[in-house]
Amino acid sequence: MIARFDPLLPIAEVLAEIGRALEAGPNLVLEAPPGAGKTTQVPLALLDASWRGDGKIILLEPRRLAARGAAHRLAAHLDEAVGETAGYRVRLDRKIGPKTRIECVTTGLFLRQLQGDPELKGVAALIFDEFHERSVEADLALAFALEAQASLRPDLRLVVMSATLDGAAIAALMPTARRITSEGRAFPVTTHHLGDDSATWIEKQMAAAIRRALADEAEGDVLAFLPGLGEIRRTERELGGLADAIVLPLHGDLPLSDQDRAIQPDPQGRRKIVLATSIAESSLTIQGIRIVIDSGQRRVARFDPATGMTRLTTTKVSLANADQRRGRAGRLGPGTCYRLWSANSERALAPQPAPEIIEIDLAPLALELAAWGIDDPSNLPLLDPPPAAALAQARELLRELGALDPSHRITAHGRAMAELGLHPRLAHMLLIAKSRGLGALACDIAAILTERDIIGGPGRSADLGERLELLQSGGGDRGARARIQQAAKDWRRQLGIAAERDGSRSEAGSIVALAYPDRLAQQRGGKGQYRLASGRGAELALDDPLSRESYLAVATLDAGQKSARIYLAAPISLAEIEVDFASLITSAEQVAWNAREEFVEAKRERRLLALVLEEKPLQKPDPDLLRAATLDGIRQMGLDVLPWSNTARTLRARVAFLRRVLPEKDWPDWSDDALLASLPDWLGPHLTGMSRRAHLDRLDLHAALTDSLDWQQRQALEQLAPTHLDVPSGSRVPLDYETAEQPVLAVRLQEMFGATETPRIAGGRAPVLLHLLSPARRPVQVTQDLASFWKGAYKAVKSDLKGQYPKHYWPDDPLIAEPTARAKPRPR
DNA sequence: CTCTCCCT
Repeated sequence: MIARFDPLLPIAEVLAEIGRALEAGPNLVLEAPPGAGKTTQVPLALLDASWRGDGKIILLEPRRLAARGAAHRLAAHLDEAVGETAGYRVRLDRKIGPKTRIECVTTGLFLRQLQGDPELKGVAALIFDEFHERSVEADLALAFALEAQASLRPDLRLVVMSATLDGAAIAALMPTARRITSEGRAFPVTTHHLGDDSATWIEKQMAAAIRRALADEAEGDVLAFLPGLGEIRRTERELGGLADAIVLPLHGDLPLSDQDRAIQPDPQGRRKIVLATSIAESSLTIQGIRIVIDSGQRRVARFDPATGMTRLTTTKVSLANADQRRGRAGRLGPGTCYRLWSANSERALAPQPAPEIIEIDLAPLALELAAWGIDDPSNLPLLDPPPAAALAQARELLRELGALDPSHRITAHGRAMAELGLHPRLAHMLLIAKSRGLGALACDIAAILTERDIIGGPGRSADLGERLELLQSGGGDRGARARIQQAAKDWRRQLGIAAERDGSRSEAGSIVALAYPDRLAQQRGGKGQYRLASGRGAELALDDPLSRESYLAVATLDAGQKSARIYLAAPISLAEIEVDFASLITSAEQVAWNAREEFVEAKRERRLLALVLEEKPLQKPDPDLLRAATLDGIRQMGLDVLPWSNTARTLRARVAFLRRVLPEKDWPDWSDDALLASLPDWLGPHLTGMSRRAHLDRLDLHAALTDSLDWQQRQALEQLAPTHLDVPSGSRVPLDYETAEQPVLAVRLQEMFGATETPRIAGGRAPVLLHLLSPARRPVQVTQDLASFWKGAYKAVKSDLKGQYPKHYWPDDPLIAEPTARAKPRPR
């Protein structure tokens, strides 16, 4: 027989102090490492407290296994059967009797109880075990309990127990709480750091470490922690056959019989190497372990508000995780732990894992808040507030499901959802399906989606229909099937559905889509490639039979970098989509530039969010939309696509010149950027009837730009920046505004005889740059000061020209000479 | 190179 209180347990030293603290005040924080004995000894100590009266003590556990286990250990200490003084309640299973005063309850189930009875009638104390795990449920349950205590139940005792905890942070939530610390009890574990090696695959490192451990340690089984299934399989392959040892994988997807094989000692007495995910960190205890090898990695689910999907990522463990893993080697006696990292890089590890509330889908939390009547979670005593973006996303979803009204208040539908106790999307699915006479089918589907997969192993199809058939035929994994059937039965009972099946596999798609309308998927491009209604891409595994289907209702997927991977889905027909989602389907004229074929495509589209269900070409599109689309095309292709004539180019240069020299006048900005920005204003009116790239060749850009100037500007332009200048010879010589900063007048020297000064434009503001040419139009001189040229350089130039063009007229005094466009002036 | 774990 076990003693009710075990004086050898470390917690024994502080039990009296715990008793006194709870006499003095209602709240207590107890920090005690594993092995202290807190899970059994603390509830038993409270049983004897005078303040308890006949009230119950509720011990909150994160897992069903832990709740049942605690009840069994408590009953053993009381020398009773489970269900007498100590009992448990988990979903689908309870052992509680009229005498029960200590109830071991999963936190999730307790939240349902609390929402229904915030006063907690008949409850004297709540004990939060393993609070350091920081599940959303425990965070919320404590927050709600503190509120209930403050407003309704000042006498309610709250005890927060944790292996490692930031005592100061929790003290802020529970300002009056006493803090008590206890020692733990464990055998010493020798730690070897094997160093950082990012160049070698983790599987190779792990295999090498396992071989080394088997060689170094003469006895004891090995527990190796890896992030996931893939790493476990590859490490297994890497190890090959080991003499006298067996390798056993252990992960959550394994049938229970295989899990048991990994947990029990080998019947043939061989050494055992268990390759495990973090399932072996706290949920399962494996017998015979003396050696732990830790990869230092773990896989976590992160919710991405941008996609509304969850993504699995591999991250480094926290120090608390690593220590918890190491502790698994010190259960039987002194142990050994190998860490696949260095003592140095260990200092960079986070002390604790991120609390769940930071990283996961907050739709369930948002519904709990609404059911509790809370709009703003910042008023709640939470250690970490829910991230605003994820919470907003969650509330938007709940609004779409009809669980919240626009001011975030819970609706009757929302209340019914919350009471069902499953993810809000699935709760909504059950309620709506029931109203359509398909409630039983929906219960089966919800159970398939929430429980372990009935089909195991690689190469399984994503088809939900196969699972539905296995449920009925009695195939697939027995343990998984039993749980699925149990869960479905429980929901049918809650919903008052008598039938076991009321719909067929072919109706599964339209049921699933009730929960995940944003995951309706339409096939596109290659086989197995889909577009989701949310706009993201998704794909099936190669050769999945489902990839024949044009439309899928997707239930579970993993958001990858580019494309999400579909894990469970059911086919749905276009006709079903049309009927079920009529309110989400929009029909709109779509007039848009088709960049590939360079024309305006006008069509009528029927869409469901990002999916185009049907499209028809439009015979007479709205001319305004047509013009806007053409403008959009020009914007995409750039200004160079337009037919720039010389006159149009010159016009832009003339205006740019005036903008430069007369900044006080409002000459328009006709730079590329500005013209692109004002495209609708100056080009829009000229685009009538133009809907493809080839049509643009008909444009007169000179006219379009000129039209955008007012009458006065047009007059001023001709005066201030003329296209041509009259020179003394009588010729009209073109001005070049484009090649240089200043306008260039290229003219034969002889035509300028008689001109004393450089010609000026822009109202005299700017002299032109003279390019004086030979009779054969070879450049002779560049000047901006004609007067100085005549006086100075002309003399030398003249003699040169005379040599080359002896028959031409080269007067000594150019100022009084007669200008000419010919070799010599006409004789008078 | 095919999904971490848990719960109502």
